[in-house]
Amino acid sequence: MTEPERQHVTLQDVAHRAGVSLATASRVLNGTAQVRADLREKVLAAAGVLAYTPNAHAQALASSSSKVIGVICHDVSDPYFASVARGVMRAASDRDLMVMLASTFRDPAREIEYIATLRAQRARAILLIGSGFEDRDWERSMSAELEPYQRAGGRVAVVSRHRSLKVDTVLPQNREGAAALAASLLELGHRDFAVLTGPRELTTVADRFGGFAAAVAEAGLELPDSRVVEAAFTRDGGYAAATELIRRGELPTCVFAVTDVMAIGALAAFRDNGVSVPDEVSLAGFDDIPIVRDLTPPLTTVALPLDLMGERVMELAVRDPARRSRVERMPGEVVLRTSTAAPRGKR
Amino acid sequence: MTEPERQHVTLQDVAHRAGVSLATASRVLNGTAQVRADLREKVLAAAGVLAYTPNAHAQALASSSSKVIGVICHDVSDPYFASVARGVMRAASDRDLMVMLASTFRDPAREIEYIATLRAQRARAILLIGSGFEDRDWERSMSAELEPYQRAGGRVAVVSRHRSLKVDTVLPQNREGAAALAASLLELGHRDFAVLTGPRELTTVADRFGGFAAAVAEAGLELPDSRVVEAAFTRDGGYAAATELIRRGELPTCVFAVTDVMAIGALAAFRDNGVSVPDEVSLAGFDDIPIVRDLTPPLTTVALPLDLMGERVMELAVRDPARRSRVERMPGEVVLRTSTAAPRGKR
DNA sequence: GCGCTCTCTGAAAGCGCTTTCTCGGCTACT
DNA sequence: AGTAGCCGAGAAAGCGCTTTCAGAGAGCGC
Repeated sequence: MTEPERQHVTLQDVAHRAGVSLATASRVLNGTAQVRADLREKVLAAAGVLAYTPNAHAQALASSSSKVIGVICHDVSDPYFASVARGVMRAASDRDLMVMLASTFRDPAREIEYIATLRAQRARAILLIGSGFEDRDWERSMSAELEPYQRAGGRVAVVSRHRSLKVDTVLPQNREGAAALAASLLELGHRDFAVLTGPRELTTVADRFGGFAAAVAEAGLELPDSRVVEAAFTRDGGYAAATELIRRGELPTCVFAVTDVMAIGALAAFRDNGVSVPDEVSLAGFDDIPIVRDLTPPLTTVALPLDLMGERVMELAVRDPARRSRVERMPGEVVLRTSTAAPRGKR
Repeated sequence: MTEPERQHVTLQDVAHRAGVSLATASRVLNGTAQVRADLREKVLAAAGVLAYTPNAHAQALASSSSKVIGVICHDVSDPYFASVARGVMRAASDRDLMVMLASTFRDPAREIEYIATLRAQRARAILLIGSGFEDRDWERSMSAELEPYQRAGGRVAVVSRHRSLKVDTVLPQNREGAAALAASLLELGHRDFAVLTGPRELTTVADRFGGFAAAVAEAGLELPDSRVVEAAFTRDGGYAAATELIRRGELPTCVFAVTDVMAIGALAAFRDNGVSVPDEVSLAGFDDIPIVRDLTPPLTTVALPLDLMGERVMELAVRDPARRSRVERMPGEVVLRTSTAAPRGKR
């Protein structure tokens, strides 16, 4: 006969040991109401001796409220999400909340599934920190999950543009940032650009590409299709895109990768192909993830306050709901580093 | 008068709408038992129409089991943890489990606190993926939280050596890896080393430093105190340590940073001080986080299967408990890249 | 000294689900 | 035809907590 699995210590046990009622024990432990000092002591002592931990599920059920915040991203190991998640976790820690993090691995189905699970957990809020998709079906099923959740009092907040999701939003100024970057690059003397993009359905990609292209067009320049390469939204995607660009021959003087992560891949591709950055081609990214200043050469990019964005989206989610959805814009700041230089001819 | 906050849809509602009992509805939704086909249909239909989502707390309470796995790390934005966490999340996703991620920001108090919270959540397992401390007090309070949890059926698994925590462990071969690295470096011809370490109380630091120092000693060489610099376990710590080393004058021919993250900082410090790697000094790290192959020069390091470690620790935690704690060793493989070269004199 | 607030405590009713336990209605035997 | 044996459905008892709702004292004014 094996030793019986010792059960969890319950409030009941504590109350009994302290010689008080359940209600009193609960009140002491939560500080919900005044309790005579001697009883207080007894309860606290009993809880201590028994190493009591309240059952969060029972609490959640009885009080219909929980301390968990759900966060959905594409991949924690992507530095962009890691930084934003960091900000979220810091904010959560300050408010005594727990974060349930889900990685979708870029599978929309999994995203929907996770929302359902978070809904089941009665998470206090759900934070979507990945880019939105411009895709009707996806939007529909997304709303289908999110709406009942919100109607029941759940809060939703997002980072990046999620068309048709009427929720509080932390909105990086992707379009403006990309345009500002283009302006800086034009000022450096560049006239011939290429863009390495991710999937166009991602709003982030669309906005950054759009902003950049518009600024270039405004300067009276062309950005022919041959100068635009679409690839996966990853380091390897960036590598592949840059390689493709090289294969097409006749490099531009300046390449813009829509994210730093892709730029890192591009930089590697250029190095592997003996293309010197910035001597032969200038390279710029977007996000300013921590690592890019340590690359050789350090990467020119548009800095976004990633940590802060995480904190803010958390704040929006816990702040009492507004009548209309709020939008908090996050400006991107162009940071010129040495991965960009004046084009060869100009020097 | 504002519209009444619509309540959550409950199983009761579904059962009622389908004209069946609570029990039957539960059985249909969980597939726990045979239910007549027509009733099945009705229940499913009702659940669909009402957009029913079970209350996970109620489920957890009634069935005393939950689907959440708690993961505690120091900082999600550290690529090492991000990679391990990625593995954990993939494994969790395969098993239909949710991950609750907590960042301690290297504050031991917060670590203890998080364990308590996870205990309250009746998490199915708690995974500690940060290095352990060699510190009596810490160990004591850690055990104090973990033991009641385990007695009550909770599972605990860790990555890295946690002295005195008798739990399932995924153990990177830090000592052996560091020794192997030293051997490779010796073979390259180096005889004069320096080590950039993190806090010595961290078992990971102790093991890596110990392994490296032992291998160097075995070769009959000295590693004087002046060649050992301790700093924070971060990129900036690495930068500071390398700067200090330079300040001391007379560089060694080869520097070992106990983690890649510190090595990245060191590389930046060398660059900023005009010290060429590997021409003037060779530099090696440990972990093989994804980014290091994209540095200039690519970093020599000891590769650990980070993703896999995450998956494995998860597996250990969900596998039925063994009588004795299991230890799964993870070999580190020396990867020589161009941040190391034969010392100047030898060429 | 009596009634009247005021506090503080305990009893008990849920919160939404799972899971026995029961029992009605069948089929399958003898 | 009678009865043992099954299968599937419903009633009901919790799971561990919070929170109303009364009630018991204690303190107070008259």
